[in-house]
Amino acid sequence: MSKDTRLARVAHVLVHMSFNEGTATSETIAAMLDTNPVVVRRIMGALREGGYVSSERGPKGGWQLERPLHEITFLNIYKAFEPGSPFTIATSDDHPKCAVERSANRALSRALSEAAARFEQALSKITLDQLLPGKG
Amino acid sequence: MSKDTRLARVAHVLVHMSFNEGTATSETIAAMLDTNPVVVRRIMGALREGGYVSSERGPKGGWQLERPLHEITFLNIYKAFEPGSPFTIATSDDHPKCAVERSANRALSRALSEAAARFEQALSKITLDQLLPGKG
DNA sequence: CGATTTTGTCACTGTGTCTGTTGCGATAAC
DNA sequence: GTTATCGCAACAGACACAGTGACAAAATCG
Repeated sequence: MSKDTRLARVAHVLVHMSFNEGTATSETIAAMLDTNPVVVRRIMGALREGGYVSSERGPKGGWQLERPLHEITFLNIYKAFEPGSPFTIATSDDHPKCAVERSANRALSRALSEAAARFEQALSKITLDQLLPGKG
Repeated sequence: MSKDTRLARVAHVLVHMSFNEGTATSETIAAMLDTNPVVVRRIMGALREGGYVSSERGPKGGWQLERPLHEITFLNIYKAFEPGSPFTIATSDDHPKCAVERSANRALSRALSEAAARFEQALSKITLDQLLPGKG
């Protein structure tokens, strides 16, 4: 299944942006990630909605960090992407009236919810400043 | 992302099979799941490897439960499918030598592992007999 | 104003996995 | 030998992120 690597990539980028103090263009960031400026704009655009970065158009434009690293968690980034379930596993709704299927779905949903809660809890404890060299 | 509904579907099927005591053909099971016999064979084939069901060819053939419901957990079924990571989220390995990327990957991997462990722990507590009507 | 830089956005293709389907071979009962 | 059934290969479909090209919008600078 194709994997979503946006969280790891954007975390990487934001830390590097904090080094350079100033604006970074999509082109520059794309070079850092071995990818395309459009991909960068898509990813960074989601973060802008959350107020973590801002963008300016035109010459001298680009992307800028709006918050210090210690105020941004992996959970913040994760939520900014408005993800659906982070799981490849899902319930099946072929027979909504079948008591057995409903039980099975209920049990599976509970397991998925518990795991998702654990995931978000773990993400909430990771701040970007923890990724600075010499801290991890 | 396309979702994997095999766990929920096969749990559903196994419980129904326990009602009927005897063999069920792929055709019959497919009708129960609103799907195709080939899909059923693919899913059930994985379970056969784990010894949870057996199959017979020819007339009077079909699928049969090999273990009582209380001896089969969701975790057993899940593992039978030899899944990779159950997450749509993954680390990014564009710059293996970058200390920041490595930190980010390490942090993310830890969060994913914790969540996966929680998921499997939850699945291990669900036995198929808990899905019987009047028990869930 | 006009040229240049840069983001914003659309449209399309590529990729990987589960699902759905068809076709055919293998096996067992009768 | 006919029939029922699994086994398996091959292919198309759906879906979500990644990658790419094209062009519009906006801001700077001369």
